[in-house]
Amino acid sequence: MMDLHRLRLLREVHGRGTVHGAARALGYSPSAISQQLAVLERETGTRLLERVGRNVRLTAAGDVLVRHATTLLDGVEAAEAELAAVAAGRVAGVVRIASFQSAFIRVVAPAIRSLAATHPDIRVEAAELEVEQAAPALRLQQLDVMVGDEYDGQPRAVHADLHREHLLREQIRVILPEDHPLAAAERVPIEQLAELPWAACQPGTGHREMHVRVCRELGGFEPDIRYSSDDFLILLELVRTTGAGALLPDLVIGAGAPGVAVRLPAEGDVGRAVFLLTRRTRTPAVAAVADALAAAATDQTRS
Amino acid sequence: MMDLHRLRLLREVHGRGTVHGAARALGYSPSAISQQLAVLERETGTRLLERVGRNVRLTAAGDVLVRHATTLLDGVEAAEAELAAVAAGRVAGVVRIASFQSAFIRVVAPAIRSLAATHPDIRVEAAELEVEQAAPALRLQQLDVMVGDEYDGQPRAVHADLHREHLLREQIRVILPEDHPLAAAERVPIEQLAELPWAACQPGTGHREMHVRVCRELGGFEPDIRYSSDDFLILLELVRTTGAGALLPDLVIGAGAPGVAVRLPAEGDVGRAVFLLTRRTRTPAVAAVADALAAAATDQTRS
DNA sequence: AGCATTGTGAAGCTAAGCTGAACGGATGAT
DNA sequence: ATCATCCGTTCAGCTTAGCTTCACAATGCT
Repeated sequence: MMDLHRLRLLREVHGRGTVHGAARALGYSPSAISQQLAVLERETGTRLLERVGRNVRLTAAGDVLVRHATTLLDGVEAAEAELAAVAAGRVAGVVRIASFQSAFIRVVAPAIRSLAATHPDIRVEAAELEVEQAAPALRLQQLDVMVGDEYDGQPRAVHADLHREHLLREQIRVILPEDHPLAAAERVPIEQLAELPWAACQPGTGHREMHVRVCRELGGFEPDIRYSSDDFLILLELVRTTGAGALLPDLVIGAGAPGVAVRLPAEGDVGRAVFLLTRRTRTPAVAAVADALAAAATDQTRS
Repeated sequence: MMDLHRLRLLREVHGRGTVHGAARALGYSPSAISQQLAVLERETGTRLLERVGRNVRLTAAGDVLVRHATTLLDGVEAAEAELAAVAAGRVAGVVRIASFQSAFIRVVAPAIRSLAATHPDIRVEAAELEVEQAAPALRLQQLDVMVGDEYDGQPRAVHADLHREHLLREQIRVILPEDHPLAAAERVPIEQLAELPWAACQPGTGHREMHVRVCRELGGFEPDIRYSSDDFLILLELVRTTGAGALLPDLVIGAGAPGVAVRLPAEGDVGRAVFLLTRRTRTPAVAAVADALAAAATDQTRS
């Protein structure tokens, strides 16, 4: 197995351009460097350096090795940093979160904010990603936490090897233009919205299926879905400007949506569950992030 | 700096559960393991093991270190593998590509296929990603190659530190329902399509801007964009089923699109350039991937 | 209680890895 | 052209990291 120390020497020689420079920088004699690199070449069975004039230059193979060396040495540094933090009684590490849009804004972002205060040594990386793509990424360690959604009556695939935790449940609301006749009502009977054009997500998404199902079951009509986008904020904007209606979960609305009427359906109880997925063995950092997400979720349901 | 060898011992002790087991597995005496781990604890100033009964167990800090150790040791293995391949005269390494949808299907996928034959030691990872997000990812080494698009008259941001290479230029075509009166014509005058409903990408995208501009400049009308999706294949489907029109680049059509008419606009010359971005210093593997992409692109323009 | 087994420490030995001096090759000034 | 100089490499010699062997305390099984 290659020795990191030798790789460090190689990288230094690459960086300084000369063996003498590397020796001076690292506090060794040039001879030591030269000998160690000779050993490295013997071990790998590859020429890593070639003399050019009275200096040395890396070969293609040496270049490859230096590139790996830097990532490895960076990794060691990260390990030392995290270890030091953990030893000092703090929780540290890198945690990668994936989430769908509305939870990203209402749950993940607040959680990141609070984590910055409570766990400054946790580095959170977050990205928007679909639930279906998340399970393999979790298993491959490319991802640590997934925040997913599940509409009532449309259960997601079960992953026995992953840990699932309920975050919150939210109601689906009817979003109407402010000037719609039913906008004044406390609760809106779905069956009276048969003539309304709708904005919903693309076909094949959970939201689209939910939308169609609600209109059929509670309204007894086939919805005229005229505008489609997977971006909930665009859907909201479409209601405001085009006069279409939409069925959106609480999280999308957040504190309130100006220019539209947000109402509960008169009958039925349609909702969406938001949950998180992690691997079964959680590092302390992942556990802390999961806790922060749970706290942010309950905060969200209170307000 | 921590020594990888000691980390390997720690990982082995973690895996086997006992010092004796690790010693047997690695061909050392138990005493050697014990001493090395004692050194590791002294170096890091942290207790990594604690005795439980007559065995040892990792502390929380030890756990952290083992997790890093495995990634580091895997990294060393990857380095050795790539070095061996390079030393044998082959080009190797991991190359991450990002691309927008149509180039993904028509250019990236064929390139991956040909690379599998010509450079079996290059591991290609590919993802769909927007051009705007790609430049920072390239700089952070999270990405190696970006395939982007640029509509005529809408130049992308210039990145002086990144290398840009032209791949191909394609024409924008008018896509009409088969039963449209103008579907029979060789070339379609845009100004006669003022009454047609359109399908185009979401507002704010390059395609949407191109669409509006073409309708204004060549047609003299404001398009009635009734359907919007950023997925070109959905746009194509919308033309087939809803009777709307669309303006789509060649790559989307590919070999041909059944059920719709593909025509050139009668006047004007509207196109889209497809290019790739890499960092200025290319590894041999990245260069090989870039070449394969260029070859796939010219293949695509021929057919 | 007796015994096997585990982890740890002390003594001693081998070899890895350092220094310093000597050497061959390339460069640039005279 | 010649010589001083600088570079990388090699060799001899020394220090010490790291291994083994042996001894010992602690634990759990019978």
